[in-house]
Amino acid sequence: MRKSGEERREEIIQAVLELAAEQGVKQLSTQAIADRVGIAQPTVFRHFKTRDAILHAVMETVGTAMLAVATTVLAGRGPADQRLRQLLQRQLEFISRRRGVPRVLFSERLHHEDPELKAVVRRVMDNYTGKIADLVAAGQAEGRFRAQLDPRETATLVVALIQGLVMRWSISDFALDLEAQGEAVWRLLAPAILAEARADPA
Amino acid sequence: MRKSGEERREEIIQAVLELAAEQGVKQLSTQAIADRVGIAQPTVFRHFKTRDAILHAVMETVGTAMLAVATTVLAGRGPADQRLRQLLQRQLEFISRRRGVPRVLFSERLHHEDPELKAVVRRVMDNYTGKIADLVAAGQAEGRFRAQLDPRETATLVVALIQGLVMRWSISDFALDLEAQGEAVWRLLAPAILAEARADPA
DNA sequence: ATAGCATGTAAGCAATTACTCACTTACAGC
DNA sequence: GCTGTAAGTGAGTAATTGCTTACATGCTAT
Repeated sequence: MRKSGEERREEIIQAVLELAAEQGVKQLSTQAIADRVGIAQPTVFRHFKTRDAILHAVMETVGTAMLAVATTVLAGRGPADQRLRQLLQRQLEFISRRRGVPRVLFSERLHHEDPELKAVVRRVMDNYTGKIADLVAAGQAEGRFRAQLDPRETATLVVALIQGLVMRWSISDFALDLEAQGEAVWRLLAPAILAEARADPA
Repeated sequence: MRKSGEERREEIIQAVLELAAEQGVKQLSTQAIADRVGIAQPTVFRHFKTRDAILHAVMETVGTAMLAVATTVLAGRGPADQRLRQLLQRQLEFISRRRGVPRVLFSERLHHEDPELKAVVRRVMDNYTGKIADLVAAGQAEGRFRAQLDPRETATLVVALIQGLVMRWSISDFALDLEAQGEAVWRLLAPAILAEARADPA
């Protein structure tokens, strides 16, 4: 069964995410990837020059997909608080359907071997944080968010909060209901962010 | 140079944390550990039956130390909001002085190989979350914290927030000023948690 | 002093790792 | 059909992994 290079590359990336979700990063050998795809191990190197190049491509793919989700939500025209809430929810749903993502993302094994790889992750994170900061600023301009908030600082903490939840979810072997955490997050964040209406911000 | 088993065990644990801080988890081979300690590689196995046992001991040591910090602060007699704020700060300071901790803690490589190891981490996290939940409940009893808060839920999110920050700190190669984040966290949390006084909760 | 035991080591094990090489086979364009 | 290119492979490499074995040595209690 012969396939185009483009197709195989995509298959390999998907295989990595599947393997990461199922067995963690430890079993991410080129042999395991090849077995999953259904090709011989050397064939993997036809499509990626090195093992790190595979992980690089995986990170790029995931990062692009995550940013796409954010961009879609942020492009909406509703009030900032609604969009922020929606963004949180959508992001949690997105990740909860892709268990391989945190496994790859939080794996120090991957980060540390290749500084370039880590740079990819940082770039995505910074980009993402920037989008939320813009949203916070927009909310302030609308008069819906507290004026005292520093948009950048607030965005950083919101992203950290989500990351922490995803980590806990991963460490709990996905036992935590990640999607359900969106409600809880909003319960905590609403009085911290919204300009008024401390009581029942549902 | 001959040392007691107890001494060597402690040296090995410290070596693991140092190596993790410097080079990430990838280089945590028994050979690297032995080199750092200054003994032959097989000697490592005199003191720990398996490699996983080493990591197990490291986790236990770190977890115990972290919980000790929390216990000390929580045993204080000040108002709950002061104690919470102090706990956040002390915890961030504690971790920022031990760079190996997040490297080991967030390393999926370590978690996934040994379910027992992961259980240790979970136990520490749950224990820690419980302590914060108690503190939140105490704050409510004092009338300083918002009565609507669910202590357990709030504690989970606070812990997640810290974890997320520590992750970002680790991914940024410790470029982030972790200790300084305490202020920012409190700026966000204060209006979310405190019962009144939205303006300037410094 | 010496017996017993814990600490130490050199040498080597099997397994796994990423990766290479020489070679074959499928397919698209002529 | 023929040909060039890209996909695919079996066999093998050097390096590293955690761990074992057989043996040496220092410390302590008698």
